[in-house]
Parts: sequence; C-alpha cells; structure tokens
Amino acid sequence: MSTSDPERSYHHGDLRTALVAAALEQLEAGGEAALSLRAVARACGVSAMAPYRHFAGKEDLLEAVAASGFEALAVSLEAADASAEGAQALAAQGVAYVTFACRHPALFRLMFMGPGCKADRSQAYAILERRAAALAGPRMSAGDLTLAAWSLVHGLAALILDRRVLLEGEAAEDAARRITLAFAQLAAGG
Amino acid sequence: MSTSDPERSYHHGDLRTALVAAALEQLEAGGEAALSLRAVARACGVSAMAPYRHFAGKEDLLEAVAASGFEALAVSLEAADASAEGAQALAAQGVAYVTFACRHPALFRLMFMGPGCKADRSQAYAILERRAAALAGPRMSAGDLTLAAWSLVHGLAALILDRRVLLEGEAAEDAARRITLAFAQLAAGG
DNA sequence: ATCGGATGTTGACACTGTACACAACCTGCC
DNA sequence: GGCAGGTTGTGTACAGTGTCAACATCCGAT
Repeated sequence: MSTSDPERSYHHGDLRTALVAAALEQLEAGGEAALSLRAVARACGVSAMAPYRHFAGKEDLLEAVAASGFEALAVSLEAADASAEGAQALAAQGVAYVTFACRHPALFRLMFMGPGCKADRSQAYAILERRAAALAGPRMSAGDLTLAAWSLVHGLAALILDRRVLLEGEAAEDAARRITLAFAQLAAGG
Repeated sequence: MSTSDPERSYHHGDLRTALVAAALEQLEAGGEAALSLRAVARACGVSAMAPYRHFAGKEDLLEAVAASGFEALAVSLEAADASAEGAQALAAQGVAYVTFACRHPALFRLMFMGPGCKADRSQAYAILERRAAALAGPRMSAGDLTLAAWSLVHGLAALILDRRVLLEGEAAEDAARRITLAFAQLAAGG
C-alpha cells in the first residue's frame, strides 16, 4: 500500500514491455479484431491513456508487437536453416515458416497484414535469400527463386491460417515439407 | 417529396444489393478498417439499423461482399485459363490471380483474411485444380501440385499487397508471369 | 378496407480510440 | 534538505462504433 509495494506504485516500472506482452496475449487469445487498447491497458493495471506515453497510438503498439514477431521468426528460420544443407535446408526453412504461422496465427496475420506495418522484415528475408541464391539454377534467377520460395511458403501459411485449405497440425507441416522439398529440388535442377 | 419519388420513399427497393455495393465501394476506398456499417447505411440514405433487416450484422454483410468477390475472381480465372493451353494456361491463371489481387486489394484481403469468412472458394479452386491435375508429373501428386500452385500465386499476391515485396503494376504481373511459368514448366517435367 | 408481415426509424447502451488538463513521481541541482 | 522540471500516469470528455428494443410505415393478400 505504500511506495514500497511495486504493484501499487504510481509508476509501473516497465510499462512499454508489459503493454507489448499484454497485447500479444490478447492477440493470440482473440485475434486482432478483439484487441482493444483499453483492454490492454486494463490488463496492465493502468489507465486507458497511459499507453500513449509509450506509443503514438494503437497502431504503433501493434507495430511493436509485429516487430517482436519478426525477431522470433528470424530466430526460427535461422535454426531451421542450420539444421541441414542445400535443398534440404531451404525446405527446412519453409517448414519452419509454416510452423511459425500455425503456432502464432494472429501474430502472423498482424505481421503481414497489419495496417501499414513497416516492421522490419529484412532480417528474415536475408536468411531465406542467402539459401535460395545458392540453389539458383539456369531455370530461374536467384531473385525469382527467392521470391518464388517465399511466395510458396507464405501462401501456404496464409491458406492454412484462413482455413482455405484444411490441414491441421501435423498434416500442415507434412504438406509444407513435401511441397517445399519438391520445389527446392526442382529449382535446383535435381 | 411524395411517395412517387423513389429517392424518398420509405422503402428502398433493393437495399440488400445497394448495401453490398456501398460496402464494396467503401472497402476499396479505405480498406476494411475504415468500413463502418453506419457509414454504409448512410451512403444508402438509410438509418443505421436498416441493414439488420437484410444481414445478421456487419460480419454477415462483409461475407456477402466477399462472396461477390469470389464470383468475380472465378470469372477472371476461367477467362485466363481459356486463353492458353497446358503449362501456359496454368501460368495465365496465376497472372490473373495476382492481377485481381492488385486491382482489388481490400476486397482480396477481405476474401481471404476476413473474419471466419466461409464464403465459397470452391468454384475458383475447381478451375485451378482442373488445370493443375492435368500437369501433374512423377515428381508431385496432383493434390500437391494444385496446392503448391495456389500457394505460390496466393503468397505472391499477399506479399505484393502488403508491400512485403516492392512490385508495382506491370512489374507485379511480369514477376507473376515469370514465376508461375517457370513453376508450371518445372512441375510438368519440361 | 383491413390485417399481417416485411421493411425502416428512433433512442439507447456499452464500447472504442484519443485529445486536453491535471496529479504524482523521479532526478539533478542548489 | 528542498525545490524546479521533465517523465509518467490519471480523469474527464467527445465523437464514433455495433447492436438491442420498441415503434412507425408501407405493401400485398384477403
């Protein structure tokens, strides 16, 4: 009840981080539509206007959440890439991409379909590009191959998330494995 | 001013259609976020509650808009498919898909990323499947090939729309042409 | 002519995002 | 110590949203 109680102190301590975490939580719980800035503030035990001291507005907060998502995605891709060589590594990245999307559907949607969302995608992109360029054959340029690979896994993830194609859990990852591998081998001229 | 004036008559005449049209207009103008049911009603010169006589709620109206989008997409795909043969036809469908997405970005997003959105995709899917199955070779099953082809163009469209990849107008269609054609030829074992 | 169902209207409620003015707190200086 | 000033959080307020309930109006069948 006094200033020694951190729970009740006037200043939160690390509101910015807490807001991002709470927003992510609400996002995963009910999708972007069910995410209100006021509710996020409430979850942090803070007034509705407090977030404005750390973010320009709702959109800005969502962008921060998306940015944290891109970091996590990059880590996943890096790990997957390191787990194999050549076409297998490219396929592993594809599976990791789809897996990430399936495990964090709302976050994934926010990252890519968010409003404006200038969040930095370059890191994740670089990991893919490095591997794809190494596999480019006479059929496709390195640029086209990279774009095609990304489109393939991104589209697959999007279709699965939006229930456009009915693949659940394991089945989704299996399909991703088969398709990305077939693509990688074809593209590599194998 | 009297009942003979259709503009001012109590009953609208064909509100349902007018609402869908107005919603589509607002959607294309400002994206899904900037689409309010009240504004749509206002645009139709009708009170805020009138739409509820024709739709269960906002979501239901959006679903109707999405459904009309799927019909338009199916028409585009059918025309593209008829314009060529074999792998070329598959590539043409891919280009048409991306072109549709670029020309109606908000509608495309709504169709695929809308809330729940059980709108019927099967017609558009059937057109793609028919062509893809005919090209299936020893490398990939017909099912995988269809899924891969769809994922490829859907992902490409999504990445372009969300500015994940910077392709404007002509460049987008060119990329779609190159990539889908390369993919179709590879998959066909050419 | 009238009755009933379809269609539209008005008013209200609980929300939302956000602007403005104020309060509490921390930090560096004297 | 005490006191300025900037940072962070609060309260109130406003316009706008989706939706509910009760009421008004109109069209078509009887």
